[in-house]
Amino acid sequence: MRTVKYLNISYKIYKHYISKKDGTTKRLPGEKELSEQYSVSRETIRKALNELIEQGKIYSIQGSGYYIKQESLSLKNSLNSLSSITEMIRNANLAEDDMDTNIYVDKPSDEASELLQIEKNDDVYILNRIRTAKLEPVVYSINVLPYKLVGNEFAQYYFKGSLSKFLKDFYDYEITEAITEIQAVTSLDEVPAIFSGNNYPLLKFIQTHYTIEGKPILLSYDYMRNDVIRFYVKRNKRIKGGNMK
Amino acid sequence: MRTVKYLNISYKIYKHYISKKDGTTKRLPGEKELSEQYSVSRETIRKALNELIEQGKIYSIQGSGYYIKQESLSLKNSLNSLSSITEMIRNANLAEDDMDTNIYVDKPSDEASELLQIEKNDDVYILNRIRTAKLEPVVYSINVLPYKLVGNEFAQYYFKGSLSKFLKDFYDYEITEAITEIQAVTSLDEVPAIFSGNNYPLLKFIQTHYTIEGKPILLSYDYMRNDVIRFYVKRNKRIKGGNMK
DNA sequence: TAGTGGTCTAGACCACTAC
DNA sequence: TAGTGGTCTAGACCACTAT
Repeated sequence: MRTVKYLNISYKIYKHYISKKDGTTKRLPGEKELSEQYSVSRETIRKALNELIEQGKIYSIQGSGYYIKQESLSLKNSLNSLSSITEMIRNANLAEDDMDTNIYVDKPSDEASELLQIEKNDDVYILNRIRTAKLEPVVYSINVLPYKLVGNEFAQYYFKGSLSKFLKDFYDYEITEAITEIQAVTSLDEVPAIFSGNNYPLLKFIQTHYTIEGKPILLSYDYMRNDVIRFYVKRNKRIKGGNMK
Repeated sequence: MRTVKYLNISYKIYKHYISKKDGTTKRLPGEKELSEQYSVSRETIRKALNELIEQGKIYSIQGSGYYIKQESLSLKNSLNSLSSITEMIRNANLAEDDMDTNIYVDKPSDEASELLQIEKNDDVYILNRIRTAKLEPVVYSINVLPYKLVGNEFAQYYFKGSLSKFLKDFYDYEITEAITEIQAVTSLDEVPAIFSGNNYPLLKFIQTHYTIEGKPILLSYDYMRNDVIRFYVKRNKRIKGGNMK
C-alpha cells in the first residue's frame, strides 16, 4: 500500500509535538508554519490535523489555533470500536484457557428474526460458547447465524476460534459495525446455568453485527462477569447538522 | 450563522436520494455528476458525502461509487453521543414527574479524586438526586463537582434542572465529552436505599465529564432501572492508522 | 481501458480570536 | 487590525473497480 501523505504527517506531528507530554507546550504551530515545515500544502496539513482531532488528541479553535488535549485516564475496553470478546478478556489481563463450543440448527426467536431481518421459519445456526479463565467461567456467549447465509458447509468447516474472522476469510462477509444493547442481569431465571449459584454481577450484551452495506449477519448474546471485565464508552457531543432522520 | 455549503448540500442529497427509501436505487450518482448538478466543486461534494458517511447513511467503494446503507433498527438511547439522563427518560416514553435534589460539601473518595484529578483534601460538592416516573424511582444519581471549580456561589445559585447546562451558562464550562464505565449492580449493599427491597435489574454508570481541553469537571454515578430504560452503543471498526498511543 | 473515488496542490475569500 | 482556522475552487495525478 502506498504511503498516504497526510496520515504519515499526522503521525510525525503526533510524535514531535504530542507524544512527549512535557506539559508545557500546549499550542501547536499554525497550519501555515506546519505546511512549510513539512513541505506540503495547507490542505494536507489540515487533513493530518483533522486525523488527530478524530483521535481525540488535539482540538482546534477557529481564529486561535490547535491545542493539545489534557491526557485522560486510560480507555481500555472501549465499546466504541469493535473488538472480539477474546480481546476484551486479554485486556482484562486474563488468559483465556479453554473454549467449549457447541453448534446446532434451530428456529430463531422472535427477537432474533427481527434483529437479523429473517423470517420466523428460516433456520439459524446456534453456537454456544463458554470461555473460562483460571478454570472459572468468565463469558457465556450465544451466537445466532442465519443458515441461508452460510449454508450446510458451515458446520463442516468451522470448528473454533474467531467467528468474525472465519466469516470474513471463508465467506467474505466482513463485519464493520455493530449495535449493542447493554443490560444488567439480575433475575435468577435469566442467568445462564454456568453462572447460577454464584453471586457475580453479570452484564448482558445483545449485539447485532452488520456488514458495510448495513445488512445484519450475526446476532450475539454475551453474558459477562462484570467483576473481572470492565467496559467503557466514550461519549461525544454531537456537532454540526444534528439528526436529519 | 452563515450557511455552510457542504452541509446544506449534504442535506439536499439526503432528502433527494436517501430519505425516500424506495429500496430500489442503491447507488448515488458519481461525484462529478453531483458537482455539476449542484454547481459546486468536486471537493465540496466530497465533504457533503463524507458528512453522510459519518452519519452512517451511505458508504463508498473506491473505483466504484457511493451506496446507500440498508436501514437498521432504531438506535434510540445511543450512548455514543452525550445526552442527559432527563433526555434518556423521555426517550423511554416516561414523564419525569419530580426530582429531589440534595447538595452538600464533602471530601472526595479515592476514586473521585483520581477521576477528577484533584487532591484528596480538596472539597467537592455532592449532589444527590432521585428521579421518579409514575411515582416510582427510576434513576438515582450522585454528582461530584470540585469545589474549587465553582466556588461558594454554586450552592446559592444552583437549585435544580440540568447541571451541565448550568455549568455552561453560569461558569462557561462546556462539557464536550465523557468517559463512562458501565457496571451491573447486584450485590445488595451497593444498591441505593431507594431501590433496595425491589428486584429491579440495575445498571450503574460511572461517568467522568470533560471540557474540550480534556479537563475533568464533573463525575457522576447513575443507578438506573434497566427494566424501563434501555441503552444502546454503536460500535465501529477502526480504520486507518490504528492506535499510536 | 474507461470510469470511479482518494489524494494533493495553490490560491482565494470568509469567520473568528487576540490584541 | 493582524493572524488564525474554516470553506471553497479548479485542476492534477493516483488507486481501484468494472468490463
